[in-house]
Amino acid sequence: MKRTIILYGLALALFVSGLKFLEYRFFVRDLSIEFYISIIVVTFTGLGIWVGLRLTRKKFVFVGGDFKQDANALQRLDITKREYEVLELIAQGLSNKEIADKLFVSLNTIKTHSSNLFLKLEVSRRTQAVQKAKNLRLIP
Amino acid sequence: MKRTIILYGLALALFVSGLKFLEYRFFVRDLSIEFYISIIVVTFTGLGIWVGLRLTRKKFVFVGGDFKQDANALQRLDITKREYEVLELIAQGLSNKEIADKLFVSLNTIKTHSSNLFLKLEVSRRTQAVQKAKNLRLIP
DNA sequence: AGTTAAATCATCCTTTTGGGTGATGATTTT
DNA sequence: AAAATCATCACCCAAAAGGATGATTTAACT
Repeated sequence: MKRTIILYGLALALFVSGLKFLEYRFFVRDLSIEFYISIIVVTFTGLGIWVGLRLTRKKFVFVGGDFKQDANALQRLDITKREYEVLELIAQGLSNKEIADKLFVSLNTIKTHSSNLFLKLEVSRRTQAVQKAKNLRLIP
Repeated sequence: MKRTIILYGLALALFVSGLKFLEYRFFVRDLSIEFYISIIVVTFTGLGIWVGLRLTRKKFVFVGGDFKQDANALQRLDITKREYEVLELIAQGLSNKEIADKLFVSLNTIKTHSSNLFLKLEVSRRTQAVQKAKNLRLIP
C-alpha cells in the first residue's frame, strides 16, 4: 500500500509538471493542447484503475486465505490434544480402527476419546461432530 | 458490467464536452484553465478507481458468494434425486432412522440409497461421503 | 407393448459405532 | 506428597451402519 501511495505521489508530481508545461504552451496557441490533456487524463484513469485493483486485491487474498482455527472455542470446550487428533482423523473419514492403527493405540482408546469428544461437542454421532467442529472453526 | 460501460461512456462524453469548453476558454487567457483540468483529472481518476473496484467486485462476490453446485459432477456420477436428498440429510448429521422419518420412507430404503450413493462416490462410510461430496461441490 | 431406470421395501448378516462402567499408569497441578 | 488431569485399556451391550440379495411398483423411454 505504501508503494501505491509513492507511485501515486509520483503521478501527482508529473501532473503538476504537466500543468506548468501547459502554462508555457499558452504562449503558442495550439490545438495539440487537447492531445496533452488526453494523455494526462488517460494516465490518471489508468492509475485510478490500478489503485482500485490494489485496494481489492488485498481483500481478495484475505478472503481466500488459510484456515484460521478458533483456539478460544477449543479451549472453552476443554478438548484435549488427543481428542483433537481423533477429531481430525474422524473428519478425514477414517474409521475408529483406522484411527487406532494410525495413532498406535487400541480401538478402545479411540472409542473413549470419541465418546468424550461427542460429550464436549454435544453431538450424538461423528457426522454431527465433524459438522459442528467445522462450524466452530475447530477444523478446516 | 454493462452499466459500467454506459457510465464510463457518459464520462467520456463529458470529457469531450469539457475539451470543447476549453477550446472556448482559449479566447480568454486565464489561469483557471488549470482548475478545470484538475477537475477533469480527478473525475477520471475516481472513475478509474471505480472501474477497478467493479472489475474485482464481481470476482469478490463470486468467491464470497453462495454455494454453487457442480451439476456436471452430479450428472457424471449418476446420482439420482433421491440419493442426493439422502446425501444432504446425511451431511446435516441425521441418522438413517431420522432420514427415513423425514422422507416418509422405511429405514431399508435409506440404507439402499446410501449404499448406492457410497458406490457412486467410491467411499466406505458417511463421513467419507460427506467429505467427498463437499470436495466435488455437490453439497455446500 | 416391451424395456429400462428409479424408488421402495424386505431379509439376513457382519461390522462399526457409541454409551456405560471400571481400572491403571503417566503427567501435571496444587 | 497428594490430588487432579489425561491417556490408555478392557469389557459389556445395544444401536446403528453397511453389504448382499432379492422383489415389486411406477414412470419414462424405445
